[in-house]
Amino acid sequence: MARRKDGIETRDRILTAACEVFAQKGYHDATVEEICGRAKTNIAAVNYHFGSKDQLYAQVWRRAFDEANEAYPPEGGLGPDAPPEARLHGTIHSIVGRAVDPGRIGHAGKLLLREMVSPTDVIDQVKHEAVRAMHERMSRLMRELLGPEATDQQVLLTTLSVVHQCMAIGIRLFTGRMPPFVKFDMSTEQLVETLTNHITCFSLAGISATRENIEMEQLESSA
Amino acid sequence: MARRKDGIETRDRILTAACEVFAQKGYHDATVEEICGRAKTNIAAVNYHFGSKDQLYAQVWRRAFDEANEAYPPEGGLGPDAPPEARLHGTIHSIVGRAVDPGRIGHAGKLLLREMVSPTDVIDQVKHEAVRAMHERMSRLMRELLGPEATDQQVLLTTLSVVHQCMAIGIRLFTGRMPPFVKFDMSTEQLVETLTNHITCFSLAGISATRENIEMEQLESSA
Amino acid sequence: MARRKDGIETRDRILTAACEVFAQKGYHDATVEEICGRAKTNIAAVNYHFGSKDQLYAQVWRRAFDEANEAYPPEGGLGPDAPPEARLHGTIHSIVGRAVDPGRIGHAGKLLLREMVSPTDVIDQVKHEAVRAMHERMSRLMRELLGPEATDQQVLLTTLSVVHQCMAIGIRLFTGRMPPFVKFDMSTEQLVETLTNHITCFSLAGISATRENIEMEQLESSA
Amino acid sequence: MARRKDGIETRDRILTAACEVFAQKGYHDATVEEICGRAKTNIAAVNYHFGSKDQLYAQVWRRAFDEANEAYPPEGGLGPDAPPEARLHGTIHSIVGRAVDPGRIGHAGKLLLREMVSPTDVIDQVKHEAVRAMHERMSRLMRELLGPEATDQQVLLTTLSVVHQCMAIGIRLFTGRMPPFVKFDMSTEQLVETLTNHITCFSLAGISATRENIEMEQLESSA
DNA sequence: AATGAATGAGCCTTCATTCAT
DNA sequence: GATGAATGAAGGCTCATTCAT
Repeated sequence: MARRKDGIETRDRILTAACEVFAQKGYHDATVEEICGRAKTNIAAVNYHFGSKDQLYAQVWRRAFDEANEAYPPEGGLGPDAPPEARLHGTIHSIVGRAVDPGRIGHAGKLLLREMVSPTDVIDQVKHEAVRAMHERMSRLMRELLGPEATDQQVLLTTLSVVHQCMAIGIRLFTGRMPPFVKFDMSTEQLVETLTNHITCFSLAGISATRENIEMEQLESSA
Repeated sequence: MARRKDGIETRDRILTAACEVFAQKGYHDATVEEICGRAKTNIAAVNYHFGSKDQLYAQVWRRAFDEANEAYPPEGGLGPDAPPEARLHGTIHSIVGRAVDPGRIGHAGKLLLREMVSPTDVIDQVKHEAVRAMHERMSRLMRELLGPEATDQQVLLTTLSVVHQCMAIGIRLFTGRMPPFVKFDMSTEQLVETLTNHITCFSLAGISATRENIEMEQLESSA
Repeated sequence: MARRKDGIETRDRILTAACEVFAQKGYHDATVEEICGRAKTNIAAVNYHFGSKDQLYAQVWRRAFDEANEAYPPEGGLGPDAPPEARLHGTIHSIVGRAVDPGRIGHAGKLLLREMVSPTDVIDQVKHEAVRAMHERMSRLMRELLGPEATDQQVLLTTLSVVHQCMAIGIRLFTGRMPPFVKFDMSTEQLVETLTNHITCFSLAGISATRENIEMEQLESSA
Repeated sequence: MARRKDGIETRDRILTAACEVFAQKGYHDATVEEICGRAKTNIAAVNYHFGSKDQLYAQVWRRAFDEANEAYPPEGGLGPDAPPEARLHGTIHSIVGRAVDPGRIGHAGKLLLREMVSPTDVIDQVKHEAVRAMHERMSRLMRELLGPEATDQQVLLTTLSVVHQCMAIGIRLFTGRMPPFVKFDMSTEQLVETLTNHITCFSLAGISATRENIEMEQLESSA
């Protein structure tokens, strides 16, 4: 059944399968054969619809982030006028959600973390855009929370503290590759909630402490 | 020079080269050819000395962690009687150092993060031991810092917050694959110091906040 | 523009495009995709209209030679009563023209040379006819020029001398793949003229010399 | 038998097989599989010994021309002081020999003609050297024969007349792909001799006629 | 009548491993 | 003990062809 449909369908099945496989195994370990196997189509279909494995990967990225942006909008969908603490909560919720979500949405976080650990050079353009947007938004937020005296370096370190907590924790909890002595028993939604609350609480305190440090340095140097 | 010395030498050169390559490219992207190329020996040497790529990888893990334990002992080499805050600082210093160190030492952290993101199933045994030891030590420390009322889950989340901050930040800063708009200009030692101080300050505050939360929950539930 | 006119149009566009591509790249290097691309139609059209790449190639041959025969009639259109020297000039002009002509006409010579160098087995029938006709006409002409005593072998050799001079020179000058140090700067018409005159002059002398040889052999053997 | 020999042997068998196959089918139609089949070795051997199909092809060229130069030295091995007529005969003998020789030697001519008709861009360097050397030697010789008044263009045309006669005739007679009504019954040596004599006689006369033309033009323009 | 979609066979290449010395 | 040579399995890609509409 479902042969020679309208062409969009097969293309879509491939894209879906590719999202899963790339997220699960990374660019190199993912094989066109497995992707097409899951999409129930021929190996040549990848080249027919996307031109190459590389270009398929780029499309996967685009789609993963588009979907993630819809399901978990940056800063939780709050406007720029919302209080920064709320926007931090929203941001953390967004990043955690993208990493933990068991469906298609969850691929975005995994793809991103993979590229951070072992970049492929295959998608520089796409990746650069996605990362830069996120980075800029977070930096702005951090600067609000840290106060006007924070240096670029301090802003960066704090940003990294928050982002990497979210991504790494989220993914490890979800991939089920935590060491066997670590288990969570709850629904995905609850998990997202729990992680978001923990990281928000933890990070807000961390940010405050950093801010105090900054202000003390300020006093010292002006004394 | 020094032709085929004593057989241990070759084996050792391979191990050294393999550490670099595996840390840099990950298990699958690393090729036996490149490893032997850097070790200035024949491709067959890997199988001769180690039996297979898998077994070489396992040896690499063992050696990387042995060396890392020596150079950056867990908890900074402090005894169990040292105050927990100091031991936290020591632990963070240790993890960051293992990730950032540019020489052989740095491989341990990178290998570990890689396995977290994309596990290989090749070294379950070795990995399990290394991770379990670290995990247990940190959990104990966290429980001290969080107080006796902390649940296992809370201990785990806090542990993860600290560990992943260290590893992910460290590695990303070191691999030089940060987005181009992010740059640090300092020596490795300074970098380790800066990161350690930031993460320690950030985390101590985060832990305190978590502890307060726990105590408040305690009050509520006993009310 | 002009959507799917009448079906013959598409078939015709394919044929035209195929002539170009086959002449330019040879049977194997020519791809159905490029042909259909130039013909602004679908890949499936080739098989639909011609059955297969092979059969398309055969049609291309037929058409190329029909057109070439019209534009450059054998022996320059002279009747059998014209003096043989004039008919030789006509023949050379015809072969050179077929090879050098930049438009559709030029394909015939290129296709022919290609088949001589790397036969395809795809079009034995078609090719055989085209070649045999040309060969017979030239052999007759050569025999006239060489005299009645010429052996078959001598006739053949002289024929080959003339034919291959025309084809190979013409094509190499036109394909632009001459070594970079060789350049001609003139219009196609002038080029055809120049080549024809050179080859005619060169060949007439060659033929005369061969004839003299033959007559001397004759004398010797009858002595 | 003959497994795991000394490595040179297999490499050599591949090279030999590749010469045949490339000469017979051309670069694109030749498959690594067939080459290795004839060389009685594994497909991977090509990459092991030569790196790629391209590089193998380049080696084939080099070897074919080296061997050809030895077996049929340019200008027949005559020094620059020999009379130009003798050197022309030597040159023709050399080119014909390279084309007709049934053994390994014959590949050089076929490879060359193939590249003239459908260049590959794979071996620009190698090819350029081989062709340029031959071209320069012949041009010099032609200029001697045509006299000092000959223009570059006239020299070129005459060169092409001679070269292409040799190559195209030789190859077509040898490949056995002449139309079925054309047959020569003689040994290779005799064939080379027959062709050489015919082409030399034919060309010397052609050259003389061209020279006379040149001198007449000279007179006219100076009148 | 015509075409977008899909496919399978075949090609070149890579790579961990094994063989023979 | 060590290595150069060799291999088979697998991967990505191309391309003529076929299917279903």
